Amino acid sequence: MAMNVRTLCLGVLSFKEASGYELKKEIEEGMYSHFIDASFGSIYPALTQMNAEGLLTLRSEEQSGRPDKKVYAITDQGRAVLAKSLAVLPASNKFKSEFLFEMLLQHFVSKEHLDLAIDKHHTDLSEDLAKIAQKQLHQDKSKCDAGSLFVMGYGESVLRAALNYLEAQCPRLKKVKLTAAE
Amino acid sequence: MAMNVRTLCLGVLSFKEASGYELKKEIEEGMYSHFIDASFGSIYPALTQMNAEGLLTLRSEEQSGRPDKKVYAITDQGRAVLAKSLAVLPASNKFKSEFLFEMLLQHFVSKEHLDLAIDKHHTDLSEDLAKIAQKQLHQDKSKCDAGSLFVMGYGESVLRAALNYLEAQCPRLKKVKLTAAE
DNA sequence: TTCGTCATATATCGATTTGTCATATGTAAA
DNA sequence: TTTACATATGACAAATCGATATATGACGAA
Repeated sequence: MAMNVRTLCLGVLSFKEASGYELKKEIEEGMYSHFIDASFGSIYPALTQMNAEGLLTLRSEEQSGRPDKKVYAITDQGRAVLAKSLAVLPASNKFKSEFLFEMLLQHFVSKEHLDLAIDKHHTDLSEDLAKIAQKQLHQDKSKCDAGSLFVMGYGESVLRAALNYLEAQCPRLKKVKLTAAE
Repeated sequence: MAMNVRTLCLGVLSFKEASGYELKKEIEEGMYSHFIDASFGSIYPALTQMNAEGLLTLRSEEQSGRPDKKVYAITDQGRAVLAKSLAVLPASNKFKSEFLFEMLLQHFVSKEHLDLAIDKHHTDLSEDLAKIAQKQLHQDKSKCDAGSLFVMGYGESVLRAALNYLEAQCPRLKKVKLTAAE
C-alpha cells in the first residue's frame, strides 16, 4: 500500500470534508488514533500539494477573530488516487514500544523507576481501552459501518491482551485496580 | 525516554559488541524486532558520531574480499549515557497498521482484494508467532534473563489476541489453518 | 484584574529517519 | 550461467516529526 500522509488525508477526507486542524484532531482522537499518526508538519504541506494537483478542493470559511478555516474536500480524482493506493497489499504492522525496550534493558534502571514505567504503561493501556469502550457505546446510535467495528474490536482485543499479560506478570497492579474499583 | 537510534544502538551494544550490519540484523531478527525498527541510513551515522564522542570504541576486523568489518563496543561513558536515556519514563506505544487502515476504508476496495489483505495479515501474524515460539525454545538452553522472557511473553500475548480476533471475524481462515495442519 | 493556559487555526523549520541506491565480493541454487 | 542472496559500508533525497511562531477568545485562578 502506498501509505503515507497523503493517502491518510485522502482516507479521512473520504468520510467528510475537514480543515488541516480537524484532520489532525480526527487522526489523534478518532478511529485512526489506534493505528496511525501524523503531525501538522506533514499534514499541511500534503494538503496544499494535493489541492494544487486537483485531488482536493479548497473552501475558505470566514471566522471572527481566528484565521480563516481552510476546508478541504476530496474530488473524484482524489478518490481515484486513494483507491489506487489501497489496491496494493498493506505492509506488515509496525509496533514501537519504548516500554518493552526499557523492560529488556531493566538491569540498567532502578527497581523504583521500573515500577514507575510499568505503572505508566498500565495506565496508558487502560486509558486506551476506556476510549474504545466509550467509542463503541457512542457508535451504536450513529453509523456503525463494518470497518469501524472491525478496527475497534481489533484494538480492544490487542489492548486487553497486553493489559492481562501485564497484570499477570505484575500482580501488584491488580491491587491498584481493585482499590480503584471500590 | 530519550529514545532514538543512538539509544537503540547503545542498548544492543550493551549486550555484545557488533558491527553496523550485525546491529541491523539483531534489530530485525532478535528480541528487538517485535517492538522497534531502524535502517542502515540511521544506524551508520549514529555509530560514527557516537564513536567520535567516546561512547563507543572501534576495532577494525580484516576480512578477505569484503570491506573491513568495523566492530563497535560500548564504553563506560556510553553506558552512562544509556542509563541516563533510560531514566526517563517511556513514551506510549505506537502502532502503525496499514491493514487496519485498509479495513476501515474497505468500501474502496474489491472483496477479492480485501480477502487477499486479510490472508496476508493472517500469515504475517502466524509467522511472527512462530518466530517467538522458536526463540522461546532456543532461549531455554542459553541465558534466560527476565527482560527477554517478558518481551517474548508480551509479544506472544498480543499477537495471539490479534490472530484469534482475525479468525473469529473471518471464519474462512480457520479452514485454511485446519487444512495446513492435516 | 491580570495571569496562565487551554482550544481554535495555520504554518514554518531544523532535526531525525526512512528508503533507495551504489559499491564490492563470495556462495549457492535454478 | 545468471540470478538471487548474504556480507559489509555508506551516501543521499525524500518523508516525517517535534517544536515553535502567530493570532484570538474563553475560562478559571491568583
